[in-house]
Amino acid sequence: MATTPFPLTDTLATAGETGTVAGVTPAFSPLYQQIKVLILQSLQAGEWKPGELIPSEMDLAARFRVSQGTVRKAIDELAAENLVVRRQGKGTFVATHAEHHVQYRFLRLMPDSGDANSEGPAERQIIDCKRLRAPADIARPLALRTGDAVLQLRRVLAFQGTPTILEDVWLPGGPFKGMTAERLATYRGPMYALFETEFGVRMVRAGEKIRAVAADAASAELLKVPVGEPLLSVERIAYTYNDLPMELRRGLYRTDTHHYKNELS
Amino acid sequence: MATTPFPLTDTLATAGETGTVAGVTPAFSPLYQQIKVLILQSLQAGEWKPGELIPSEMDLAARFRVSQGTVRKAIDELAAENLVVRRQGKGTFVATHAEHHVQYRFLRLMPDSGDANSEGPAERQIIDCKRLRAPADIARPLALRTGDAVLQLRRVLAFQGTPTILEDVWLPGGPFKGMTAERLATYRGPMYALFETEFGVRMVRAGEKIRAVAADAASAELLKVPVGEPLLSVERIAYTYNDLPMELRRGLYRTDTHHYKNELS
DNA sequence: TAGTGGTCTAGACCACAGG
DNA sequence: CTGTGGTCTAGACCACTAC
Repeated sequence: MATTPFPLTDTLATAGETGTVAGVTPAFSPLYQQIKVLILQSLQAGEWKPGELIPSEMDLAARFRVSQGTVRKAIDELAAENLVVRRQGKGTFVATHAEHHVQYRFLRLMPDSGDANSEGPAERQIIDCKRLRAPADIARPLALRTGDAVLQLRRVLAFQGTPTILEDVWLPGGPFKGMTAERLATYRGPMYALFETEFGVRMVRAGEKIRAVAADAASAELLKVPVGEPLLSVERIAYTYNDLPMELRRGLYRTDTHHYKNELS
Repeated sequence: MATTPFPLTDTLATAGETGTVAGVTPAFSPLYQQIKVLILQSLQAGEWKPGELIPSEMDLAARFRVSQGTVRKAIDELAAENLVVRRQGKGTFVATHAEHHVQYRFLRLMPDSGDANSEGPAERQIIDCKRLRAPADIARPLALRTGDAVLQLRRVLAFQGTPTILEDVWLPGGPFKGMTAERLATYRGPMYALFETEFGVRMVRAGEKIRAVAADAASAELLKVPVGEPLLSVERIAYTYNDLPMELRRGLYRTDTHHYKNELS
């Protein structure tokens, strides 16, 4: 199929001429990148839901009228970004936070001995959950305007009886309309899985800023440490598709029995 | 060239039969993985030095008697691991820490405003540099025996006049024979670049464990903070080829004007 | 103009999963 | 047995760099 030399050139964004006539940016992108964007749009539009099987490489190649190898390269990049998961013999699936193999995909806190799975699931306790108008320092990172409605959640995670993480979570009121403390408390599984299934919001990547701070009175009581105890302060902004921020999270981690693990390359 | 159907099968590790006769592990690896290992061995053996050009994909394909596409896939993975750098129109180069584009490839500490380049180079001050016999807690992470010779270095990094990082570095005595405080003090550029050029040791990846701790008297004085001030404790183990640990580094970071930045996906 | 990496195609075969 | 992703090949052409 597709005997034309440049199958998509007139269907998709052609991008500047070869000679870069006068364009500021070349604005050229290879075919497989354009295919990647198309698949991304289908993911974003919910054509295939988290956990579901997407069409085979051959089907997608036919749909976009390119060769299977070109689709393959597009999917390779999506898989590298953890947006889809390939399973040989089965197909390619939309990634999800609901796989119980890795319960907290973005949590880098590890017990000092053993791995994340060796200590069992965290005990979760919701301290507070309320709706409020976003102050400036909350609105900004969420790309909202000051005063917009946001949902604030405070909770404690304990491992083997020891409270270890105290975190505040802020969510934009719009996409998370209908969220309640009840729903959060009764849900088994990662918070991000609930976001997917109940609100159609998929967290795709995140950035964290880490600092060392001293425990204040409130934090100290909840984490059962002395006031002034050094704690790891972890501010996370999580993004959906299109780099849209969808969650702000400020966590305090005890690092007496756990540590934040990071791999560099 | 290479009209045989399985060019490398009898030259390289054939790996178990298709049926997985009785092997515990399949021990099968695709051709491009075997090529990758061969290129890796050449890198490790120093056939091409850091910063140098490696043979073209066509040359390597001829050398290993495989197609260009297979070599390409091997190099793709090496590039993804930051072991080599591809430059279109020029060739593929061995990665190095000496490129002044990124002065500290493994340092994740960023100024709160602006990027890493906006504050200029760090001012370095060597506090101490001595040879000693490794205690158990130093020998272990470096895969040495207790009592083996190691080199210990203590230094302070300051940004715009503010001392921000205090770190102790331990290096195995063998590979770093001849290292002196003088050499370290006079060298311009990243420490890892010196390791490459003077000792032929290339740091390829690293792992970090991060904690929050309180400044003790000695640290407080060197970093000019009050005793008890919360500091980020960053323990890094850096590895050469073959996952061989070659450096242990324990750093204390001030996080009042800087933060540790991490990207999750 | 020559050589390099980058893209795209088409077709073959292998490994794996499931009916 | 079929269909999926995974590997490998061969050849074409494009984009960039340097001489």
